[in-house]
Amino acid sequence: RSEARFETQLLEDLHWFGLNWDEGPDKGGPFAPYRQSERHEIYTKYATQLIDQEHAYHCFCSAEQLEAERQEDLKAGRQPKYSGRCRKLLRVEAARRITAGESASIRLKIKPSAFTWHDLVHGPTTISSEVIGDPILVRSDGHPAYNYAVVIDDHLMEITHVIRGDDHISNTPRQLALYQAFGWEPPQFAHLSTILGPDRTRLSKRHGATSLAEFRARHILPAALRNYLLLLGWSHPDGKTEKLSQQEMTAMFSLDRVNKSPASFDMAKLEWLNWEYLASGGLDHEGRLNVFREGFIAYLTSNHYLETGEVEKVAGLIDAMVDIHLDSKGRTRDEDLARLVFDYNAQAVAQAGETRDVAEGEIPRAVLKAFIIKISGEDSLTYEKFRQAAKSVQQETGKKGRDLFHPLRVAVTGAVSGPELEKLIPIFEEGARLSLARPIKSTAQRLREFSAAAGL
RNA sequence: GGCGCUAUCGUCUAGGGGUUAGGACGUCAGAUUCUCAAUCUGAAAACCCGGGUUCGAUUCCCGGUAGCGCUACCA
Repeated sequence: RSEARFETQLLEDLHWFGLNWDEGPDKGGPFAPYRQSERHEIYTKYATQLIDQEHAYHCFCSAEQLEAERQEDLKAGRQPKYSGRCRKLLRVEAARRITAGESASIRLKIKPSAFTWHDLVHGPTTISSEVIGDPILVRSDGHPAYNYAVVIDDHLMEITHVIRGDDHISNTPRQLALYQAFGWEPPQFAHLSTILGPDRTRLSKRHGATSLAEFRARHILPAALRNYLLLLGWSHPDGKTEKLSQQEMTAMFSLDRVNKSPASFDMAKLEWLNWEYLASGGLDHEGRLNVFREGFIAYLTSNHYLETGEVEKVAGLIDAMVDIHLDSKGRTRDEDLARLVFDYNAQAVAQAGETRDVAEGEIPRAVLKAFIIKISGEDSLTYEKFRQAAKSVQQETGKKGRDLFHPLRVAVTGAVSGPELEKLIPIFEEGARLSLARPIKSTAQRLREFSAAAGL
């Protein structure tokens, strides 16, 4: 790639993903240089050789001319391909025009024949030369074309297997033709099916996560992503195993179990796998917290729940909240968690449709009244004490289970559902003890406010 | 338009001339829980269509259809 920062990013993403290489632009190696831009002379040298051997020739056709011919072919219902006009040019004539300052591209002569190779996933594959025009090897600006550069590089770097997307199937004959022209042994080819989006069109930016950096930002673990991608087109010989360790993957994988049909990307399954890895992928509790902590802190500060300076102070609280997120396998979202802890509005709770009946219903009111008396003196509540108070309210009122806890949940959290109160109450209590720019209300405080709002 | 690739539950897939067509995600139901999740148990859910070959095709062959790709002085 042209810009250094793109290269750095690319390399870094690949490393994050867990892909390692023995040689490359960042490590050097026996076949350096590894950047296309630094291999110019090599490409030029081989192109000259090809011209000398009359396998290639200079082409002076203009882009407009080419485009016009293409349109003509299209209109006539023919496969559009280069006519081969400049093939007939005498070499001396071509040389004269170049010295005269005309720019020319270099094209390979395609001989009429069929190109056949044994594709490692598709099996025997044949493409007739009739559908391919003489491909450009070197563009008129001197840059090598993809189909040319890869052949030179792959051969010189002693590549044995070319494993790539099946959108390259139609490039393969052009490359094979080049190997033939050079008299080089071609590598083995394996063409993998395309990954499609959920709508079965080719995966692209608008489908969301398509770059490694994006998966990383979404907290996808590299190991989970590797495993998921492996499953897109390959299956374990037993037909059942889906979770594989790195060692199993490398040991079990073989190209002959790769299937040919295009697969559509299923984020839900990736997420499931990711949680499997999060739960049992060798990460300890601290490691799991680490995956989400940073993102959660960023959410809290950017939405002004916390000031940047306060983060240190509330570290324990944050971990407790991230823990809830973890416990529910991510179903408790950042925004819900933040709202639950930081935004409590008794007035709204007493009036909102879903929660109003708690403020108005006879049974909930009785339960809450009794409960508030029990804990009103408690400055620092523990879940234990909360539980005890609930128990004695149960004895007094005879209400239990849902009748007892639903009003408490609503009055305390302001929501009809959410994480266990056992997890939430310690957060409220600890939060209330800290003095924050945006204070967290204690359980007792919440109940007092609710009591006032509901006129208990 | 031409050429090519592909076709099993909604999705990823296993399988293969005779099977109750297997697994996983998701979905739904039940259990559990103060609730929602999580968890556990269970259920529904598929061989693209037409012809041929065959005693028998979802499986093999041909055709169609659909999806995707290529059709560049992009990679």
